[in-house]
Amino acid sequence: MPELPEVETVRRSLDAAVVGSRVTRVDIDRLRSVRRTGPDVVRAGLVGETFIGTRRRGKYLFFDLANGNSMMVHLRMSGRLLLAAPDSPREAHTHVVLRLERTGAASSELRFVDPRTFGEVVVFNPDDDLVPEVDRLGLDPLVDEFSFDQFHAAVGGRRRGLKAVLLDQSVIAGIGNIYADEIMHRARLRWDRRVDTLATARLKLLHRTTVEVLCEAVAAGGSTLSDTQYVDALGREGIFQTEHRVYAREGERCITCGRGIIRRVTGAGRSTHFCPVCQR
DNA sequence: AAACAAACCTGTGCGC
DNA sequence: TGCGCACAGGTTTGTT
Repeated sequence: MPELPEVETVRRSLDAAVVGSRVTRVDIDRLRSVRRTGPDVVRAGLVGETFIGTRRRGKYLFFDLANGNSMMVHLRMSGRLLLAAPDSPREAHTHVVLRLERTGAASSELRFVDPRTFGEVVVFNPDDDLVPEVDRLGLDPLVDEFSFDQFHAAVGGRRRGLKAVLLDQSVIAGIGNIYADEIMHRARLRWDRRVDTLATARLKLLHRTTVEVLCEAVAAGGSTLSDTQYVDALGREGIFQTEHRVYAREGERCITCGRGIIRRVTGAGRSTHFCPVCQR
């Protein structure tokens, strides 16, 4: 489900309710969702503590606590974070629930819902090495300085296909299957184009396009596909799917060139959508 | 170094 | 209506 724009939209939609709130209770109904530390560490690390901020890096969400520890949430394929009233019914696959209290406001719940259970919740001390994968993340296009020079240093000259590079979280953090396809289409580059064959002008276009697509998607609240799996913490759907030019448009005529028919190919277990006319 | 497959799970949509 | 299969936004691990 969620790539950088969706994760960022979730973060923004829950920040105000979470920051300044104290956790008074934690319900854990699925051990797999807290598999990294087990339920006791999560409960003990959260109950009584107050959130002071939220952060995102790539597809990883962080909730910083006043005591210096943090909670990390990764939504993986099907995870959702929802804010809800404590007395509202919990939907299916609700695995972790944090009761939040703050002075002068009604209590609320932050709920981690995840049908496929690939996602996880971790509470950790920054001095520990509990989330080492975060240190291996590459540039975040919104969080880091993402100048062309930075981009060029990270991407340029790689002897790999373009899509593989865009999806590599250790190169650029946050791009997934949807936005990789949309970025490549807007940059008019094929998924299997070797990056080391791209001239500087093309790399500059790719750099600009990457920022544009991701920023527009964030502004649109992300992409909610036909299964409506993705919504933000307040249950709102995104609308960037209406701007998709290739993703889930196999067989349709290309909106950009008006000539190509969008194709879908499968490789390395993932599908890639592209226009055989505009993308070279 | 890079490409690929499989693994982790559940739900949905499709063809028959 | 039911069954079996393909497929799904991600990441890690192991194999060529």
